[in-house]
Amino acid sequence: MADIKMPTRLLFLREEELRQGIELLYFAYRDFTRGPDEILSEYGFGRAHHRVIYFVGRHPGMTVSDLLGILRITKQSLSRVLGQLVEEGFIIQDKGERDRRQRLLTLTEKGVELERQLSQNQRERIARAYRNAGADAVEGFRQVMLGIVDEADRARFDRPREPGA
Amino acid sequence: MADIKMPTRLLFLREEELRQGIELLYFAYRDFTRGPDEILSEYGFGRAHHRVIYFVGRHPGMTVSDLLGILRITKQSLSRVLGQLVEEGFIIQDKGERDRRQRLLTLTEKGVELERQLSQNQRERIARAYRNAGADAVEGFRQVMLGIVDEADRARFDRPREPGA
DNA sequence: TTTTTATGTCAGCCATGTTGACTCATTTTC
DNA sequence: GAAAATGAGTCAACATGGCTGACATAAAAA
Repeated sequence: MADIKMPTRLLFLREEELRQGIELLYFAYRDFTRGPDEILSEYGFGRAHHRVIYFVGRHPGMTVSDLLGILRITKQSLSRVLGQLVEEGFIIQDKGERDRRQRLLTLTEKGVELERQLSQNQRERIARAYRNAGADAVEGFRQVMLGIVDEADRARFDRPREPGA
Repeated sequence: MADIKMPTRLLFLREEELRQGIELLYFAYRDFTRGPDEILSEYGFGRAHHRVIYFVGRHPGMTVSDLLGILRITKQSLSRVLGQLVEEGFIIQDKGERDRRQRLLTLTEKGVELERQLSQNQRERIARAYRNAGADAVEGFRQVMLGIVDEADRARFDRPREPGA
């Protein structure tokens, strides 16, 4: 449908624009993860541990299924890293009250501290990019990124409300 | 510096905004890579092969060093996947004319076809997101993403010029 | 001529994904 | 109340793709 009477130079621009989009995602992600990776290696942890710590910090009391749904990995893969994090005292598991089969996950103080250390690096990087680009650009960024995310997960990004507002 | 007389609710909004930024990157990247991953597995390839095919397609005749610089992995890691791609006829290596130590990398026809198949999925995803968000949003997306990328690599995203313009 | 550079190679390690099979406790359904 | 479904965990084996270290070769640069 895009090739109905479109001059070659416009096709070229479009192709180039889309490829730059692909590469922005690749380079941004590559650079975005390097900071935390370095910190993690001091603890003998990897990126998988970071993801677990991040999302448990973000959703205290979440279940193992919730976490599996976000990470989209198998429970066997998760269990390895989660087990280590529990073992080493970064996360605690409590039986659910409503459903006692569930294991509700929460960061310990130690876990909270590591989480902050890890995400601080990323928050700073994002903050700098937002500040330099300006509010309108940030809104555009949000919209495009939301469009790239699978429809099923977009609801996670509903507008935040002020606490008590 | 951000904590000079800033009301709690604004701090909360800022924190929430930054965390959403972190998560947009995580979810977008996760979903962006799944399509190609499925195609690749039919060939017995992985994401690493995709990256090599992509960048060689993007920069025909690039050297091994160039590629290592982009991927930021060791030559031993690269050699595994690159070797397979050469072996199976997706990439050819030619000695450099100016410097005969170099191996200049180019996609074969077969390689070009696989590259298109792989990136088509991603181009479509980006195109849809761009279309739905609109031109201004795309510009904002570009600016923010560029701010996230390490300064050293931003020059890769200089504005494209029309061929022959 | 010596040194440096671009590339390749062998060997082994680690992190993190996968599948498949099975257990256990608890909740839900009939 | 018995049977089925669900949430979670475990063991074993395997694949991918990072890593380090040591060494080899050809060509360019000093």
